[in-house]
Amino acid sequence: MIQPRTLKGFRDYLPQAMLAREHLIETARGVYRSYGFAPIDTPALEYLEILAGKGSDETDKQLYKFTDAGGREVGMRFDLTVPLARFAAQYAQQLGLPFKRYHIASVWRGENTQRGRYREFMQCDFDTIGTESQASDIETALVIHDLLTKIGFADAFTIQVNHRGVLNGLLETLDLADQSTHVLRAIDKLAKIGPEKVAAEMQETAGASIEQAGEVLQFAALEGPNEQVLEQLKPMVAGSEVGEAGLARLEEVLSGIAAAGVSPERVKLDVSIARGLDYYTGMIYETTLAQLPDIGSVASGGRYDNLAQMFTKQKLPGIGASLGLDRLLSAMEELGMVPEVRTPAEVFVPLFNEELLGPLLKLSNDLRSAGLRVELYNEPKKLGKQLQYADKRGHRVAVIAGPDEIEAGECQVKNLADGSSATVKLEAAAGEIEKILAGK
RNA sequence: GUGGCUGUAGCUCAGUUGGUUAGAGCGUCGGAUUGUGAUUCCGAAGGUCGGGGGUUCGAGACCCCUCAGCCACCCCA
Repeated sequence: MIQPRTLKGFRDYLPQAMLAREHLIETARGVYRSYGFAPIDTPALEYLEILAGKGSDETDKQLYKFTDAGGREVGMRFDLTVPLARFAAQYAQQLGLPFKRYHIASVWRGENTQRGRYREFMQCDFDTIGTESQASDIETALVIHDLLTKIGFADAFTIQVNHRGVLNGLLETLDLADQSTHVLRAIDKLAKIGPEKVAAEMQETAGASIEQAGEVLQFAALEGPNEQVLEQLKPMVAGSEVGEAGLARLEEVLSGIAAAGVSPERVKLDVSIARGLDYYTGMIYETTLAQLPDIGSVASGGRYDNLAQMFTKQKLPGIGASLGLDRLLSAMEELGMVPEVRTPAEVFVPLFNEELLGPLLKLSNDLRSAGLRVELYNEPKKLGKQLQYADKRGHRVAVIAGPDEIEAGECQVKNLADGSSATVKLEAAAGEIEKILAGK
């Protein structure tokens, strides 16, 4: 016998997990579409040269690669951004710009596993490419805002925004511009490891002096209402072209988000967020949950100057972000937001005996025609057993129709949550069920 | 990739200084005069003690290797 098992970092999803997962994905899809983002898909496998050398050395190490039967060097995609770059370079002419797309798909990274970190996981990206407009910057935040709201976090999250130009402007004035990657990476850890360690890291990896590190930390510590922070930033980046431009854009974006009707409490200018990725050049976004700030960002992204420079001479600026599906799911699990349901069908129809199979198939189909999801039990077991099954699965309503009811053209509609039931004409069953599902 | 912790039934865990036939709760399945679950009672099935090797008269307990999970670093979703 072969032992049934899955590879390290790869997972199976049971119905309960998968229902929650699909619900999240459908919500994300709905939000993306509501802004006009169109779906695309790309192959899981790409020529190795497309994927290799795109991220850091780190991503190269994590890349799953092999030689296929035709002798081609191929790799499995490790994110959705590189495939998008290739895709955009290849189809920019026929797509037209700006191009807004979403892409929900699995990616693979051969890195060491940890809680919430797997070798196969799903990304839910949305990007707008071919424009540097403030509108696209603002919309990115609005999409994130809608995502979290629709998923059920209402007012319990904060979108932190920042602008790489402001960070780089400061580094310019401090004469640390050529070390920006190291400095930003260090700043990104501020919340996690504290100012002393960040200062030490900056001195070590970026060769910053104690004074420079101090200035950076002082900058990163800026706090308060958005307007106030903006004011304080002005003198700090004065004289730096990128710094001033970044600050201006930040101001525009914040007021745009407010103009869209988003509560100002949801969006916070936080100069300490940097995002690890080198390729961000403009606005950057992170999202944390009020109840679980420690799990980190559940939706993040930013603007990049030139997405597809590896693949085309055409300049394709863009902005995008991604929903951290797995992280969000584990957060929701922790917060008890994942219902204990193992069936997608709200209605359960027990099978009394084989003689009634015909009428019950008909009844089930009529209910489906009325827009309900109905499971007809497949074996004529004892009613108690069948109801037990329905209860375990999380069906909400049972429609019980035995010989007596069928004879009278009736059925019993039973609310499985409280045990109450009502006997109604078969034609009225759907309406009765709707009443229960509506919660009254 | 580096370092640390862990691995006993489907799940959560007990298993005394190594000592005979490895236990519980939950879950699963079956039953309690065959039409009512979530809240009863009874019963049953289910374990290569992650896998392999070693030490020992004897290993679930000790040692080595390996696989997997968790945590930290790294990086990131």
